[in-house]
Amino acid sequence: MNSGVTDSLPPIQTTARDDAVLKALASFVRQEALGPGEKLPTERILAERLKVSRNTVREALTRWEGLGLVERRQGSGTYLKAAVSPDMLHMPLTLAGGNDFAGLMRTLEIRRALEAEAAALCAIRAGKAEIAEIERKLDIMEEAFHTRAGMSSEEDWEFHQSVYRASGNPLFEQIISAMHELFHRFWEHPLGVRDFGHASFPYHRTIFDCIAAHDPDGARREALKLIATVENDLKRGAANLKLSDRK
Amino acid sequence: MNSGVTDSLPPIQTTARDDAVLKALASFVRQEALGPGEKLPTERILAERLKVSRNTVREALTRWEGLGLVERRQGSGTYLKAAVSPDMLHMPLTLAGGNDFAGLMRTLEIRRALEAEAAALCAIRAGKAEIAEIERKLDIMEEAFHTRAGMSSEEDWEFHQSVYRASGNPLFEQIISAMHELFHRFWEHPLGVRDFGHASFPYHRTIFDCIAAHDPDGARREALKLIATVENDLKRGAANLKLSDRK
DNA sequence: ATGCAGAAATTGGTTGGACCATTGAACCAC
DNA sequence: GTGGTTCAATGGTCCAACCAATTTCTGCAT
Repeated sequence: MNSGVTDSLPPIQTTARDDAVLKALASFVRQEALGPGEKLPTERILAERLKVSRNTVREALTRWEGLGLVERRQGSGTYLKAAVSPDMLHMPLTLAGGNDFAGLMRTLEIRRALEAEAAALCAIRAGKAEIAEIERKLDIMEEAFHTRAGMSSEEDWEFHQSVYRASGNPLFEQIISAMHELFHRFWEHPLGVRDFGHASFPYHRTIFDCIAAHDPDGARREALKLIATVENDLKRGAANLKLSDRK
Repeated sequence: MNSGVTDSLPPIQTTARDDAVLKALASFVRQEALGPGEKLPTERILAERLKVSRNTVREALTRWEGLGLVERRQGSGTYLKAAVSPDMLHMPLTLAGGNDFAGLMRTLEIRRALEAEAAALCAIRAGKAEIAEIERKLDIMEEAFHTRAGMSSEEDWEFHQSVYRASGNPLFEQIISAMHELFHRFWEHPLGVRDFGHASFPYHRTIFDCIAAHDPDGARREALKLIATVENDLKRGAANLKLSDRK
């Protein structure tokens, strides 16, 4: 097992050790064609091969862990959580005080911006295959809506993701997914509003119609309407919450 | 100097040490009301006060450094680079293969989305003071444009930043600033196009006019036009680059 | 053979101590 | 004062253990 490691992990040379470690590791991952879920060499092996201390390896891996690129499991090993490449750029964002309602509204404004643009780009670029996929997700969502008599956040999310993917720009899905994970407790059962997102239901099909008709401006407009309904629901929920606090 | 440190840095307790260290440090920063640029206790002090090894403290600080929250200067100390609070949320984004031209265009699509929304929100929310500030930046930019006979990226950037700030949502400035830093080598001298961004000049004032008139849809429309001209310039630059590669 | 409990090896997490490289301030010679 | 020197403080690296969780192996009972 170590034989494969030996060839592509030459010792490093200069200062800025941990950065050099990460560079070496990135090119190693590339040469070995490792993908998400796969295990990378142990800290001790890396330290030995790169001729640096295990502490230095740990600091480097800590950085990658903080960036969500790897996951460490004590007793098991360190595993890739995302695709890494030597030329990737990092853009860590910090939402100060994002836990409260105001923070949620702020992220929703970002989502509105991205959602509208993604829908517009999707209307321009989506091919027949992508449009078919979006319609499939839309059908599933609509059936779930009629069967269970309400919005299903799971199917709803799948529909939106298919739009992001068809936009031709992976950054849309990446950013919105990150926000979605951060606030999924809110998206799921937001503020105790019953039938949350009910009002947004019809706009899913109007967005799809604009995409299928390759009408970017229309898609942008309908997407903005959709997010506006979600914002209204949230505000309503916040008002209810305040009300229930009073009693 | 250590007397102030003693009171608000009690020892921590359980496993997940480095997380606990960061939590303790965050509440410490809050209690001491430390802001960006200020120096926080040395690693040795922290290790002693928190009753953990200095290595553990280092791993914790490494995480914050990777998130851009602190900056470490050897021989000097560790300094806050941004406001930190105990309840902040992190959203690290990784742009795979973002170094090339395609990556730049992808980030520009994100910027178009955010720019349009920020302008629209600004038109809704900006008060007299904010509008005056934006106009001031616009005047400076226009004067620089006529004096030096071309776009000045510095003043241009200041104008846009004032719009982001007046949007009432700090996330806009945060995200776009992060992208701006990543690609500032491109924004500055992009692909050797002379008079880059020249075509975008008039839209700065049309955007401002819409903001001043509290016309969100107009502001959104003009912002989209502005980014479109930038995209065209970039495409033209890419074509020139390919051409010059040929010879 | 099979299955399962316990031992052993593996691996990340933590500790303590040591030394190096850089920084910045105090100090001294001029 | 000016300019260089010295020296303490601080982050960066290294080493050698040990701890804790996990995985793998071993061997016994069935």
